[in-house]
Amino acid sequence: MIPEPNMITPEAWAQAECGGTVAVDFETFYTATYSVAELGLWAYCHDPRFQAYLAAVTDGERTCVCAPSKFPWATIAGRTWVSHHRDFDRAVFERLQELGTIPAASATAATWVCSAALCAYLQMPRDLAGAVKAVFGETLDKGPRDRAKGRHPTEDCFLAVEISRYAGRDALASLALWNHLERHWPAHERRLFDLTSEMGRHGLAVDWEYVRAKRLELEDLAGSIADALPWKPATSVKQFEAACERIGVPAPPSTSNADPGFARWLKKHLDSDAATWVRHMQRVRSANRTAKVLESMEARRMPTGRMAYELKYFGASTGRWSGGGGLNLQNLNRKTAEGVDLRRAIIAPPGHVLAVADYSQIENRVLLYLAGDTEALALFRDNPNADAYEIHARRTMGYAESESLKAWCDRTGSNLRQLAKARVLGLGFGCGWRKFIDVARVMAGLELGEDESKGIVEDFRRSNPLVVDLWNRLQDACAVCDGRRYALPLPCMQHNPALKRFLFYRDVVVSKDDTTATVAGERMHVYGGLIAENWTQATARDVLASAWLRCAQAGFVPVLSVHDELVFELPEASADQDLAQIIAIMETPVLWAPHLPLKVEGKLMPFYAK
DNA sequence: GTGTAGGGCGCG
DNA sequence: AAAGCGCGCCCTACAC
Repeated sequence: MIPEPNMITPEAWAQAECGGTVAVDFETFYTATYSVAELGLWAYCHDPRFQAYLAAVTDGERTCVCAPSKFPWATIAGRTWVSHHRDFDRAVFERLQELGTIPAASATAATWVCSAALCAYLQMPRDLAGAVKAVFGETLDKGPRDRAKGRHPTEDCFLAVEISRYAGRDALASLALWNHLERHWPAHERRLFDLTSEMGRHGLAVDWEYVRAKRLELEDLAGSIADALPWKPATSVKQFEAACERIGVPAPPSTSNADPGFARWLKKHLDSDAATWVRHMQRVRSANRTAKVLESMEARRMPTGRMAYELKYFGASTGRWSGGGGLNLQNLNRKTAEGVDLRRAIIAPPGHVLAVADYSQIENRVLLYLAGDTEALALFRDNPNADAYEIHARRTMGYAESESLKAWCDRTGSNLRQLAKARVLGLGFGCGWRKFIDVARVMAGLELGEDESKGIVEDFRRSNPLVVDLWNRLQDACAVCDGRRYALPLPCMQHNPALKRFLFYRDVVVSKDDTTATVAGERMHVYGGLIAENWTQATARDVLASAWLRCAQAGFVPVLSVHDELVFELPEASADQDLAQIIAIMETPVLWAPHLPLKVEGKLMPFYAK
């Protein structure tokens, strides 16, 4: 399917007539310490070490691979360009124009599209070789690129020839993928991809003094705590276990603060040196992590004072965006850690405030919607300010007081609301009693015994038959696809069947008491609760995506998006009205789920916070 | 030195 | 009957 490249010189390319879409692929110098992962796209391309040594361009018939300065860019101006990881190639191209390597006026694409984002949307492997394998069944050798790492092929003829063929072949593969699959990528998803890129390129305003001061503080702190430990490196579990052995204390099953086994161990050995050591280790790890995030932010500082970042379109198989480019802005600590509030580093630019608008309990609402629990949804709709846990308690736990659940619990000392919270957050997707003991502890601070947990799980399933039906329906629908692919359409397809928006479970294998399938290239166990969770997450993603598009349409372009929230920079003068408008847009029911009640909470703040 | 697996720490 | 899920990055340990 992918032909061997018909390689021609830049001179021959300039002579030939060609039309249609062209693929563009740059090869650049990188090492372990100088890479996109280390610096992000912007800083990588603006580093003194930046060097783009090859450009590969193909229209499918002819392929030209040469130094970027040698290619006749004007011949492809105004056409559609495609790259596999467009944002990388576009960043390189624009930097080369800035540097004068490519004449600035000579060329721009009419549109520049991305075959990697397209593959991700169709839930195929994002990497070029993986996608080619999945779509065409062909194997691309990744060897030449690996051998090129850390070397300048311009100074190595043999390598240069090898890399040229490789670059030409990659460009052809990108073009082939694009041409083959392009019609399955809807226009509004392309727009979301573009909005994502623009958002990251625009970046965020950052309080750089705070970032620097806190990074130094944390580095000092981590260093001094580490010095108090009698081994190096301070966070070595192996060393810790050896030290435990020396003082005759059994090592914990885990040294993770979040691990239930660790909590049990700590209780037993509270007064030992080992307990002190392990808490030191945890503090060092936490401080190091936070310091690294701050360092990563500093590396992405642009001369404008803003920080560029990347968010990966369709990074999760459900369609959610994920972090990427070496700095993940979707997992910044919510709370202060070791005296540092990471979110506080992201600020509103002068004359502006940050607006953070997030959907309230979106996944819970979507689950009830998918399960067809119209009664519960009506309660959400008719009581827009109600507490989701209270609605659950009234619906399924027999709570019938006229006063709010929270007030009632505060007055009577009941833990009913905590229990409702644990049930809502933990039991909607098939969690069993064993796991629920941990889930209830982490999510609601409840300490449950075995029988108690069993009782709650049973009671939840008995009193939420529609949710359990949903699991079973999905499990059955998947099992029917034994030996082939299970394609679960998302609700937006009901409104527009032309959209190819499915969750795919490939190569389903049903055995006596087990179902497995391939998701995102990996074999995994599949069960009703899992499919329900995936379906819910994907649908909630589509709700946010719809809101994002409609906000942008109205002139409100977010500067950040985190799963169920959009963040905007609003001019101080109009912030109140703007936020009200944003909330109204986000709460407007989506076309394909008019009876899904949506609730948004919005806040105006001088800096980012939850 | 480079690549990778697993544990750990963060988020929705 | 049983099964929370979805991510990314850093660090250590270890194979090559």
